[in-house]
Amino acid sequence: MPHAHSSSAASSGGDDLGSTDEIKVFKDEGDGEDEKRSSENLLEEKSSLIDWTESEEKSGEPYPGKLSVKSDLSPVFGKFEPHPAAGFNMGYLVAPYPYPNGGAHPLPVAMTGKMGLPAGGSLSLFCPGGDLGQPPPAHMGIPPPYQLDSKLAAGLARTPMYPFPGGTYPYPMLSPEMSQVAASWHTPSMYPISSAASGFRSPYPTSLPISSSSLSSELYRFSPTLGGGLGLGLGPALVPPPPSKADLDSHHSRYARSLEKGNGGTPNDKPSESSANSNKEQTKKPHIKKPLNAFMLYMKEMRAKVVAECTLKESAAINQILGRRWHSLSREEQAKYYEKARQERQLHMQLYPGWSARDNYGYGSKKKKRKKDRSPAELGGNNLKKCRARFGLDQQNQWCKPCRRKKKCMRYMEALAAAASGGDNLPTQSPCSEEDVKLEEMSDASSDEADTALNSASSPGGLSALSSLASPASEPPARHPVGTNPRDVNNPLSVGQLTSQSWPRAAQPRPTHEVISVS
DNA sequence: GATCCTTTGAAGTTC
DNA sequence: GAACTTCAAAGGATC
Repeated sequence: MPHAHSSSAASSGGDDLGSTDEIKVFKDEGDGEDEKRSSENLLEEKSSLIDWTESEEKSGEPYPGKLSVKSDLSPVFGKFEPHPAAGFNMGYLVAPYPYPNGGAHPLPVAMTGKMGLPAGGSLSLFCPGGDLGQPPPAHMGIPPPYQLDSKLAAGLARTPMYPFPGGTYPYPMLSPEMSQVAASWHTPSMYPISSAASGFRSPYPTSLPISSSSLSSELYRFSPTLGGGLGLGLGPALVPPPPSKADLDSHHSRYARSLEKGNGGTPNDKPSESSANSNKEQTKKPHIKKPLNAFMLYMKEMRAKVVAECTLKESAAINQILGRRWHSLSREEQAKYYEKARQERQLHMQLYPGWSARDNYGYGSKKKKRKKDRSPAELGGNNLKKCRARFGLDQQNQWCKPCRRKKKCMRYMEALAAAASGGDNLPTQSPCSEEDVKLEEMSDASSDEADTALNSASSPGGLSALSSLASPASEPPARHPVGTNPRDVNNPLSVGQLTSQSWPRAAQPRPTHEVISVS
């Protein structure tokens, strides 16, 4: 718990408070003990805040043991500058990741055993990183805090935080001035909320006189102002590393391009009735992109690293690797990204109260038109039933993984594919490092145990962990991106060639040349 | 130039 | 409420 952390930091010299970031906070609070203590302390802290807020408003006294938040409101743009109120801020914002079972989950146990297995054979590695040697995730199967059942979450510190109904700010006890301060707590030092927007009632954030050179690249993510000169405000900047100029320019130009298509309207403009029918006009609408989810943030951060390690550039292959690595992250590490994503969403909501993901549906006209699944009625057959209907609720261990994960039913899709073409469905695997290969082997070998273990779980991390590794039997891709097509022996970027061990299916012919160097 | 590929997660729509 | 769809990032491949 941040505040607990800050307290201890303060008592131990407090140096690290100045460099407090979410990672630190989360990592420090990883154990259940801390979480328990944190929850208690948070409640305590919150009552203290209320007490202090009330008394401070009368007397002007600073919050005991803390720096005066009021007196240090200097806005900081473009960098993650530790705020004196960081501890307090984080105490409210960054509650420990409330894993109701303290992180213990049967799957990781099983997987741990697998992880201990020696890697089979030597590898020609193009990813020397070895950053996946850590223990398997203890969080798999545990949903992010905002997805927890309210009963489970009851009493946990995060519970009262959000959602903020109607976009109202969750500090009703604070004066308007303090609400503004509190807003800065939520978006550490990065997103000054204008007075007009302090209550998040303002339809658009106020334009701020900030030079682009001082802005984090992430500020451009939702920023029509900076991109298109529409004068509409700032976007989030939640991924700390300060951008290089090239990065900045890249983001700037990207959003500029996005908005150059615009017609000069406000980012909150909804497509009018008349324009809805015109793709051309629709693409001219200013495009406010969706806030990034946790995995997207992770990908954005880690992509360059994987690219460097693996000498792969093809995003589909990189994403497969990142997907596996994502599941190998510790819960604290994932929690960091969930928290960032939550902040992104929150800020996005603040900046564009009227925006809805629906607004972006169909953006870019006819793109993303995918093959429609043929209806079961079209193909018929009992084997086309989805697992739920096929096996019933009491036999969930028979369900395919996607069904347990509430995605498309794999068996259903397999049946569809078989009915449609009868072709085999090879997965597109592209392990990169030895650890990636291990992860793959682990997931394969432990799938049965994991399946059982996962029956009682329902988290984006847990179920998807294996389902994402499973063969994408649904709809064999019509083509394989470079580096991912296991059949493409001529593909220099095929990971099958890059890592001879990574050839996952014995039935498939292996490339005649085992390893080639790609540089 | 538009779309696909590939991943996870959020949020939308459909039934 | 379950199931399904779309979009967010990325950049090479493909049409």
